[in-house]
Amino acid sequence: MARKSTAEKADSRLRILTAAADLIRQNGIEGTSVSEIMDRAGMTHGGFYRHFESKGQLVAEAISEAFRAGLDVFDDDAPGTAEQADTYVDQYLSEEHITEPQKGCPMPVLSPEVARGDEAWGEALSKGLSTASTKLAQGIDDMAQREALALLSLLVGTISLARGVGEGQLRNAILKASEEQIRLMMKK
Amino acid sequence: MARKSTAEKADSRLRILTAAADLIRQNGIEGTSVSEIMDRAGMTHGGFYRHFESKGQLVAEAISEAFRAGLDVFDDDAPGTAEQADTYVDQYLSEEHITEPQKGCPMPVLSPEVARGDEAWGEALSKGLSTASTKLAQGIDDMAQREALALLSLLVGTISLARGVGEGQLRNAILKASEEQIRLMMKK
DNA sequence: TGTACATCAGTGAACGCGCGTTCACTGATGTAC
DNA sequence: TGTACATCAGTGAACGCGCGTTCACTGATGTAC
Repeated sequence: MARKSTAEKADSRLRILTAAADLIRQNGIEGTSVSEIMDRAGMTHGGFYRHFESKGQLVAEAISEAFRAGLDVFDDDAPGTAEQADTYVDQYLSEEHITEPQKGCPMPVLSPEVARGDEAWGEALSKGLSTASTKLAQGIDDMAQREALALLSLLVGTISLARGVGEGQLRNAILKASEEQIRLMMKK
Repeated sequence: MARKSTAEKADSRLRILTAAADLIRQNGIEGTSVSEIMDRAGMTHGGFYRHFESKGQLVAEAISEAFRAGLDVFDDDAPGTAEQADTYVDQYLSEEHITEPQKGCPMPVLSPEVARGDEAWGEALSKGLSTASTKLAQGIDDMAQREALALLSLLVGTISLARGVGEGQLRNAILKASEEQIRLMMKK
């Protein structure tokens, strides 16, 4: 195949990035191959290295991309509102979020692999978590950024466990328990 | 090598199991190979299948084994006490628990892989989580099992994120935030 | 604006490597008499 | 209790396979004049 235009190249890069962001949330980082990503992006695996230095570098960018998608309830350049914070939390604990990780928050799926991986991965995670806690703290009355971090820890742990135990009573109990606790934390 | 005695075989099996429990908590399930496990157990990889049907079956048992180790603060056949509950929570949020996952709770490391894996893995996780919440609810005054599930979700999310973001201010902030929140939940 | 040519996006075969699992083999253990 | 032999725990080579990465090649794109 012949050379593509500069605009087409930028488009290819974005397709690779979003394919990676989806696949690593669905199957994990180790569980996602470069070939699989390129396949979903509509190319063959050989062209990958025209866009990224390595799988590791792509993953770092894909984590940021996944956060961008996961935080789209909030405005980039305006403080978080109460309505946005409510929507974020509701979506976070929704059934859809449990069953479709590829569209959701990267933290519950990727944290363990990020902890063992490149430093750049940890930085991407840190940045996403900071943004999330800032927006939440802005949106919720009387909530300090520190409290927002506890709220996010609870959200992440809840989804992580709810997915891990599989469908059933225990999952429902976990969700109910967290919802109650979060109501306390948000209303004060 | 020649045949080993029945007692030696049981010993080998236990060595494989504990090696696996440690390694999967350290490097994840996909990140741990059968050879690596057998190596740590002091054998070569070929003998593995005299003890387990597959890597998947071993992992299911190793998850249970990891819970056994992670819940050793509690007595098997007595209700949890207040002191045990305090110790459990303190150890859970300790620096050692963050930096040495191979000795700690399997939930923050393994939940995402368990969610994508064999049903038997999810059952092992469910059983461990149920035990933990029961013991905690027994130990903490006025805490229902459901509240204990929220407490555990918070603990799991906190360690997961603290490990993921790496050393630094953000990690400290996460820990401080959760400690405060947990104090509220436990004291009422 | 038109031409000549260097650049390079994407292809697909190939690389070395480690994975989970299988298998022929060994010799001490367990058992039937 | 002693003997003959079947069992099987553990070894190490081998299996097919998919991984991340490299590379020679193609021809349209971008650029220098």
